[in-house]
Amino acid sequence: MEKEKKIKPTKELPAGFEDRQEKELLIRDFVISNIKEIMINYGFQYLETPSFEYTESIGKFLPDKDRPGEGVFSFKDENKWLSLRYDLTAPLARYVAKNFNKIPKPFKRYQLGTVWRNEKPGPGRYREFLQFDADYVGTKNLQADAELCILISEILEKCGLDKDDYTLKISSRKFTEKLFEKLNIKSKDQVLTILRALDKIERLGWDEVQKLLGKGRKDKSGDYTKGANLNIEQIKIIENALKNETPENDDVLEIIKIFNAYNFKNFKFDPSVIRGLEYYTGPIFEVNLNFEVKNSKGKAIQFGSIGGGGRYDNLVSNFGNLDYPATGISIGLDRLVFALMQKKDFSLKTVRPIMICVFNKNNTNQYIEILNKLRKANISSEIYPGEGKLKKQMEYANKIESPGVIFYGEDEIKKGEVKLRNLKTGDESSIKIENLTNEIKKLI
RNA sequence: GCACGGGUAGCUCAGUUGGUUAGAGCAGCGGUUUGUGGAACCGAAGGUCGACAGUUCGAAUCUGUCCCCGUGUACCA
Repeated sequence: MEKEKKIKPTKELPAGFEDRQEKELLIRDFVISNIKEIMINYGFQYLETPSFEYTESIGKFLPDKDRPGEGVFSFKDENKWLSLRYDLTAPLARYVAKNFNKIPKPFKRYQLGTVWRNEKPGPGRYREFLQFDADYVGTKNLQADAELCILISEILEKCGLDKDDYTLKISSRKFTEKLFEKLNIKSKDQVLTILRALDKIERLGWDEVQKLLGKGRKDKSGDYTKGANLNIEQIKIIENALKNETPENDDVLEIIKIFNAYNFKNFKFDPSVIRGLEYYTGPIFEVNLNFEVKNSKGKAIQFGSIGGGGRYDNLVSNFGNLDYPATGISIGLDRLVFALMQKKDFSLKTVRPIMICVFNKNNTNQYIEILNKLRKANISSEIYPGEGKLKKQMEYANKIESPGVIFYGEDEIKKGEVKLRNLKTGDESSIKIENLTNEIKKLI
């Protein structure tokens, strides 16, 4: 043994994984309880599936490699690859295929769960995050699609967003299909490149996207992206098609008709909505926030969409011969919470305990007596959990934002009363023990 | 993946053209009246300067490789 070094374990977290503190968690709880209420209201069933699936079940099996594709966290278990789920839709398809004879048809379910993506994290983008997902499986009725849009709006507004804080955009895969016909483009590669370029309009603007449709584009850092090599006439055709504010597609028109029946108005037809590449087959939806979101250093960041979805009519059929249509929508809850935290008029009250100071350990029994009284009255409370002088105890109480501390030292015990100090005002008063809980309730 | 910028104390950062004992603020610890917090004072402590290799009499500082973080970009079911 030559150089036996003391190895300190790192305190850093893997990239894209975050500790989450109380404020964020409370807002998250608030969001989740709103979601549950609305989902019940809309008649959805609640479902949970495991974090791990067989890699092949969630569509990540690459037959020519012995390792699953990047993008998922995987490990090999007894010769079979397992992966952490990367969304809740793939597990739903698996669930439906597995339980096909049990479930009602159509099947409406919602799910809340953590998903993992093994990719480069960015501002507001993590590798572990909470997703909400609602789907209709087994119906081609576009009322399902329409209801999903209405429902997602209702969720956002119930969580405190105003109508103009977000934009719900709808389009359809049929729009781009038609466009490619018009352009006479058949190469699959070129189609994909064009779709990817169009997907960036929101972020980069038309001028930059135009470069991506043509030769290519150099970004701020000097990195170069190859374009789709369209000619000027073709780009012009796309530009004109995108300007078309009135949808021509049957499915979008139908959905808008249904929106009208629901008296739902807060949506926009936007043909530049692309989302995913091969997965969707019909109408697609996306929700973007309209207010600025900042990172931890106060810098405004590109926030992207907080949710979206669409119709995917052949996902379930991958598991067998079932031809089974579906449509779904999902929200990235952590991102929504992150944004909500920055809405200036948004705050949730956190409950902090009343603290009983420790003067003398011999009086612990008396302290506990008071503590029990408070806790029985449902008042969050604690005996100072550390060791040390009063000053230190006060500093602690201040740090945890306790609304008040109780002094119950020798003098007070003798008199049968306690001293209650309001930590916001600094006021202090002597109170008979019988009146204590009432006095404290006034203070919190 | 590609491009650019960073890794110095628990945290935020300073560190001149390479020069010997690497600095500050905050936090923490100990005091300043052993019963009173929300930026009071004093003191001590705290670092293989991201890792490894190289150049040099001498490296936090220069070179190379790697790792990690940030931002943009690409990919993204």
